[in-house]
Amino acid sequence: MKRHVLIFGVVGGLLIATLQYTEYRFVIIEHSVELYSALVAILFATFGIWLGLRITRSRETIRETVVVKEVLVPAEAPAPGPTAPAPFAPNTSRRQTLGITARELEILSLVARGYSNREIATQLFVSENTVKTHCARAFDKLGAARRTQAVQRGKELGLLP
Amino acid sequence: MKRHVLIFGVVGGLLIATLQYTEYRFVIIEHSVELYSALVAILFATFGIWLGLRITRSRETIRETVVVKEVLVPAEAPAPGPTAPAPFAPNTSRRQTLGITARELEILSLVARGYSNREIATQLFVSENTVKTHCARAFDKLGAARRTQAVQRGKELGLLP
DNA sequence: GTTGTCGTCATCCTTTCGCATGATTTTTTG
DNA sequence: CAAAAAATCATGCGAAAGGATGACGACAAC
Repeated sequence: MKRHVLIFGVVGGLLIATLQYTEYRFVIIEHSVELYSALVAILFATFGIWLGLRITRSRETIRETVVVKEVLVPAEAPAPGPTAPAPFAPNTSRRQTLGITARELEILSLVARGYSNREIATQLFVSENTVKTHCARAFDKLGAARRTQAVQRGKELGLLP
Repeated sequence: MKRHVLIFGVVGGLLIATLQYTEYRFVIIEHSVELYSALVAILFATFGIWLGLRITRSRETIRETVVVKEVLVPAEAPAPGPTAPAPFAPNTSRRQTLGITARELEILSLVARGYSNREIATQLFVSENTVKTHCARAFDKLGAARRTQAVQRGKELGLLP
């Protein structure tokens, strides 16, 4: 990475030189303009690098803080819904709010277990197209574009274990 | 590396083209020197930021690994209750037993959140092909054929929240 | 009886995934 | 430093998934 900066500097210098050369071919402007432009370029390049470093550094700090926090706090679950912790029950109300049918949720749970559409079709004795249709509708109601996203949403909403 | 220089060359070419363009307008408009300088400044600042991001990118992964190592939380916990967000304790020992690298797990966690390969690539500033490669390796190590299956396995093994 | 919902199935088409393979570069480690 | 490991990128292909749309039968509700 040190080489990055080095090459950047060299190429930047060459670029500026070329810049000035072309500037010279267009003999219209005064000398101060070239110098001014080069200075501006260097200044902003330096500033850009500094800013880039600055940005990523703060991001690192944030990430680390988050991780540590997650480690130290064992149960910060918002726990939506007044439901018992042990089994898995509270799907129906939220499911119906979203208009997701029982069949769709059934397919969704199989999707969450990692089955392909074909496997699900075989397992439920229906055609693959039917599975696709159920999936599409469930995805639409969940606002998901992919099955992984649908699974994630389903878990967030307490529809899936 | 070669690519960096290439990109820089392209940017340089664009810069010079812009230079000539502004040069042309300079004959007509008096105040185009400022415009020209501003363009140079923006370009170099952008490049600098990009470079800064690229340089410090690797540090994040390292830091994450270190933090993860300090965690001592044991098992996976099938997560009782509705939305039971486990305190995210990435099991490093199990991860290393399977030979899954930190980067692969990072990609896997984004997969679990429902992102597409392209989205992941954009987020991590890498190409989609790279994401695919990481995915393929992680899937292989997890014995998964699909990404949903990989996510399921990852959660079972306590690698994912 | 008409209406509406649900489950089922299909076809066409596009996008995304997954897999294999090879290569280069960067980072870590001995 | 040299070797090993990890990360990166590319390409090509076949399979899977997803979107759009239309259709049909069962069944309950109005």
